[in-house]
Amino acid sequence: MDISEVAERTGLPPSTLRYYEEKGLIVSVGRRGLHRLFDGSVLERLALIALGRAAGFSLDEIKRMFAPDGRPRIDRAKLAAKAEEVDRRIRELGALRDGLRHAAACPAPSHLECPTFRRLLRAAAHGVVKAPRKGGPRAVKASAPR
Amino acid sequence: MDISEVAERTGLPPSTLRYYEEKGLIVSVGRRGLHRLFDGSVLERLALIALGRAAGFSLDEIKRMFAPDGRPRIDRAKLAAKAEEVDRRIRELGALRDGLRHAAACPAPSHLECPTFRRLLRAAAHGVVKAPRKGGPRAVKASAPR
DNA sequence: CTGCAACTTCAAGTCGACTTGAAGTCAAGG
DNA sequence: CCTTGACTTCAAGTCGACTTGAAGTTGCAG
Repeated sequence: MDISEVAERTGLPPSTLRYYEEKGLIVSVGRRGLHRLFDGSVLERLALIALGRAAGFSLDEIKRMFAPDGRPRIDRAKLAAKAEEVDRRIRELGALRDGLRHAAACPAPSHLECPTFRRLLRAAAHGVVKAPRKGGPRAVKASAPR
Repeated sequence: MDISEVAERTGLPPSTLRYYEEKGLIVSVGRRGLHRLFDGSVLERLALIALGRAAGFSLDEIKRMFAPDGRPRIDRAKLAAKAEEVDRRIRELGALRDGLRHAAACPAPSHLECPTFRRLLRAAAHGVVKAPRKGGPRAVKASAPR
């Protein structure tokens, strides 16, 4: 498989694949001339990477989840911890969604006069606005699948 | 109130407050010498901004939610749309959490041999569960809305 | 009146995950 | 053989929300 086939089958642009290789997240099995060659296993690897990203791991963290030989060494405790983290996030977002819905439907003339909105406001003001960089789900620019 | 008092009462560093003023998100009521002076209303304004950030709006979007006179003009349709967006994300994260939990508890010798994990992997590969977007919703203290 | 912590401005730097552009190489179809 | 378009490398740019640093000013305790 050349890079464009991998790109096509994963929806990732070639630039991302080169970037991932440069970072050591994937490996090419060789070259045909200058052109990289990949084998099928890279697809599974990329699926694992996609999963890690979805779970909120950084590329560096994901990299550490692969043994030097390329086999995934996924720590069950780490998965459980991430599941808990995701669960906490779900509950936060649930509160946020409910607040937004109420505010959207609220009949008060101004949101500032709506008690529910004011409560939401207070929660936000005191809410933990932690840097997304730290422990939380990572931000990623959503690139359109091709 | 000088900038450090606002900083103290909101938990935001002075640099952020200056940045917000520069962006036109907040206004100072005057100066004492060079030093900015704020009045109490800035606290409510900053709470609104915090809420907007928590809901996943960008600073530019938030800015547009204030009328030139400073009063919030919150678009109910926009709130409802954001609520839907948050809700969708919640459902994605729910699937992710369940998958992670299963994988953490799965007795298969390797995750790659676990059917549930493989299913999760496929979902991630096809973008069913996506990595959180840049500027996505931030954490807010969860509390039961009423 | 003096010292200095705390403020000020402005430019530039940071962070992660990529993308883009320039310039060069090359495999394969005609 | 020649063209061409897909590949290559490497450096630099992008995005958002700030932070940091340098250099200068100032309110106020002592």
